[in-house]
Amino acid sequence: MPEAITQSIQDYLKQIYELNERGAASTNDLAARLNIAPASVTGMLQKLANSKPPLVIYKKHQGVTLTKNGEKAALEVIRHHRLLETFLVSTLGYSWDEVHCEADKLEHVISEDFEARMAKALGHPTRDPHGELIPTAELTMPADESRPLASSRNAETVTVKRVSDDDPVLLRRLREIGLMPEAKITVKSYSELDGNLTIKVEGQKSNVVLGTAITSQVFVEPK
Amino acid sequence: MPEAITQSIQDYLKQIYELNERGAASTNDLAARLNIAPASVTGMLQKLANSKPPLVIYKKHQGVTLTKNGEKAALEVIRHHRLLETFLVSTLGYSWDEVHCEADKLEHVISEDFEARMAKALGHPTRDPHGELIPTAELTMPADESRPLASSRNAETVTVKRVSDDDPVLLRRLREIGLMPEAKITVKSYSELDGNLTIKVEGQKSNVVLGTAITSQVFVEPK
DNA sequence: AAAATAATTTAGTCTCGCCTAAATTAAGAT
DNA sequence: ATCTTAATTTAGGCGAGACTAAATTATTTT
Repeated sequence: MPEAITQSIQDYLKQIYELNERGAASTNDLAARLNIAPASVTGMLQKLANSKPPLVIYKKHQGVTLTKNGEKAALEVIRHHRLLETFLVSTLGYSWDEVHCEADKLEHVISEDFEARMAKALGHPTRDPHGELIPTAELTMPADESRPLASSRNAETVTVKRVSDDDPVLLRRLREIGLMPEAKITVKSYSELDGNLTIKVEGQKSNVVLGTAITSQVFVEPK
Repeated sequence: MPEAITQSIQDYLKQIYELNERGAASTNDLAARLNIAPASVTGMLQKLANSKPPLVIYKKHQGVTLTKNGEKAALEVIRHHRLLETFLVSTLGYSWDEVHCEADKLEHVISEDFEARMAKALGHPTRDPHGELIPTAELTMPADESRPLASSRNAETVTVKRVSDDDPVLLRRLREIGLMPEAKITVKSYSELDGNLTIKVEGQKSNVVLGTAITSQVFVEPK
């Protein structure tokens, strides 16, 4: 019988999944994300690599990757998290930037039944309030076609699909500007010098100028 | 600074609160309720009695009682639990008898904000789906005027206020009969011999005969 | 009142998941 | 190539919260 996937382990797997989107995850990065001493992370990774079945692939000094099993477990948690965020916003009037912490705690304790009921009640959504893709019930991650707003140039018109959700301050600013998922925007100009973009958000009065600190955190698709 | 009230501690306090309604709680009863070895319970009780501030009053071989602080902490958890049950039934279509386990896990992790939002969304209910009183936001427990249906006699007409919620089988049976909170019933007859009551539930076709196993778990108020 | 039984407590261990300090390995600069 | 620094791992420990087995204290029976 497989070993128990505790709350801590779920946290590790979730973070590894996210770091893996940009290559193998290093001990240090993981430690920083989890707010845990690097030495402790090493210990846990060794344990996860030796569990039956193994949840990660781990080679000394070379970072970690998830196994199929590890990935399934990670996607399960991520699905919980994103459905919860969607659910809290739609049924309890939470705002965009308030749901994150709550979902971080709840994601570990809800049952499969709870997950299924939420999905049904919400009409089986594919993205959460920040636009992050929600893994399917079968635990596969849909492909994301969107790219950073920062890569857009003059006269392009695009639709916001997703905004990075790890900085509450950024989220609040984005809401002020009206840069939320499904917002339509047109790029007015681009500055070679600082990478600033001047954009017009549909439905807003005036243009706004945004630095790359913001435009690299907003993801868009053509149209 | 007060010591942290962990999830386990919350479970202990909640159970002690419930046992205390019928006197001091014994080590053994607690152990049975928590599914923990009696020896482990002793250890935890000693710890809780010596924490600053103390959460329980504990004298060897004489059972435990909650201190004011312990009671507040218990009522907090109970409020969470009962609001959650109400919330799950009303927003996710859970039935009466399915919510218990889910609420048992969630009660420990939701924030005060979450609690407040639920209370507001539900219109500040005073009883949960089983009819249990919900502690107030100020953490006081309202008085319960109801008494066991078993104590009713011929020709009395009463309203169901509450049903015991710890046996799923009982709950399902009660739902079949229509014996849910706010149901109106009239006592048709009482048997000295076995304590059986014959009752008529308003809106139901025929009379039912119930033994004390059931009638002692259903609580009613006059009218 | 003594013996038998039941309830409770003590003592000693275990696993988890974290920590710090020290040792090691890898990588980058000169 | 060597030296320095940064990243990582090893070793040893700690607190929480559980367990078992054995000892003790209460209670009940005879």
